[in-house]
Amino acid sequence: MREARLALLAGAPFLHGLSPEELRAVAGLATERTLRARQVLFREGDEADALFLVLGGRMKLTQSDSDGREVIVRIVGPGGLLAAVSAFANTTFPATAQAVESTTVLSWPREALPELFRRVPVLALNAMETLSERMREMQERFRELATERVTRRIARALLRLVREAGRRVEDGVLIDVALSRRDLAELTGTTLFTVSRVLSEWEAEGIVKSSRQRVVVRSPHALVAIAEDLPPIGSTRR
Amino acid sequence: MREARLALLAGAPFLHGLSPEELRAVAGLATERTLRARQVLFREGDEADALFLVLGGRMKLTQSDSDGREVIVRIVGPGGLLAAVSAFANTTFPATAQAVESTTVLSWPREALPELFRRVPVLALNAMETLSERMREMQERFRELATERVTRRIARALLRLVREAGRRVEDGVLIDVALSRRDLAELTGTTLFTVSRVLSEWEAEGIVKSSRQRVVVRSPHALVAIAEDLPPIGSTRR
DNA sequence: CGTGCCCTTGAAGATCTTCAAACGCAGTGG
DNA sequence: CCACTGCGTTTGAAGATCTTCAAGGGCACG
Repeated sequence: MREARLALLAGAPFLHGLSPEELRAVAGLATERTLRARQVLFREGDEADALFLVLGGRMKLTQSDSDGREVIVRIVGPGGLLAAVSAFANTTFPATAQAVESTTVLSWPREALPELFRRVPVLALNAMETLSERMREMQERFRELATERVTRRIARALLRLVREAGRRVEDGVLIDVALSRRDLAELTGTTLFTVSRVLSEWEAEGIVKSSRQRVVVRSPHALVAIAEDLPPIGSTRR
Repeated sequence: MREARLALLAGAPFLHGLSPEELRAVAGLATERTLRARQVLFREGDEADALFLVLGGRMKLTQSDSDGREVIVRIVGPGGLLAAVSAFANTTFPATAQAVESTTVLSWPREALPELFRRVPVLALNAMETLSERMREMQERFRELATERVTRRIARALLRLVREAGRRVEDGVLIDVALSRRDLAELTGTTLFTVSRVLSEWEAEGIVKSSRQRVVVRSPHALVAIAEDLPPIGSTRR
């Protein structure tokens, strides 16, 4: 069990390149915590006092504006870092972190980080790589939101989810996170109604099969065609 | 001249906290380059082989999708870092950097960075802080784009520009960068037509005064009211 | 077996884009 | 000096896309 755990940790990009001893030491400084589904780990605006690593389950990071409209900034699964920003800047959390399902996280208090980075410098590098990667993804989604139609954005979001949380099942790839239509809308910058309509349409075409908080992608290929605007056959031009 | 230059460098967040000797040494490893207006420094997808610091002038970072629609990811003025991502990750530039006006940049080749960070560790910290700050801004703009109407987004963009490139003039604050309606549209995720209409309307209300590639904000207060949706007087509710 | 949440679908309409046409200023070349 | 040309801008009109609101269905869970 303890060994399985170490293997899990070694798989996290943040802890990549650490020796088993280092791994044990770093893990030893962390606190483990399990959240129930829908439980909140931290809120946007709170003092960023810790760095988190997801061990199992999924967290969603959301921002909301003054009117209460929410946006999902990111969904983080096993091995993912949460609040990487707190590792380097002395600020507040830029988003709210909520468990989508039962989720276990490790946390390192902010004060412990400098010492940690001093003893295991590669950790700082790993965290920065994560941050860079994330920046890239955020920019990409920003561009999508600015230039693309809803349909394409939903296709892309599903493809990303397939990549990050896909599980092969009988009739396609199941997105193995319980996401409501509303969640998908908040991921893509639209409304739950539009998501519902688009999914219904795709269901009729045999591209996906969806039910309550569940989507199975039957034909990823078709989604790619929509995302990239490769007209499948007889599609109306832009 | 050389002294003025050092003072300029010391003002850049990236070089904050360095002693004059360190400053000289770090600057000594950099190459200076001046770009004409509209000249391209690097392109999205090129190998990220250097880190840049803007000394004078302004660069705009853009992404474009497969159809050629462009988005302005960021505008960087004096003291700002460019391609901070290349400092830590071994990848390609995530955006294209083009000079808005005549612009001077310092550049450090990627290979020189590890040595640089070893000798002056605070540089790495500074770069990360910049990256964190940027991440925060990007997330904020993402949320805006997802949840807010065009009018508000334009108001916010102008306010940001006032903060970053504002210069007091007789009748208000001039945004001291030559930005076309198209540029403003690409900053806010809309079309140049909509930007033009909104500016015309605001001009009629005395909030701004705009001409060719030029905007003077006469009443920042009114823009804040629009951005925050504090109904000024008799506004139609959302 | 009810109750609540999530989802679907329709209809109406707001917002924003698209396209077309024309203006005006700046710089160029005659 | 002036006309020419190009680019950035303005404005109108038409219409696509997406949101909003309302109503109802269905599945899961207590």
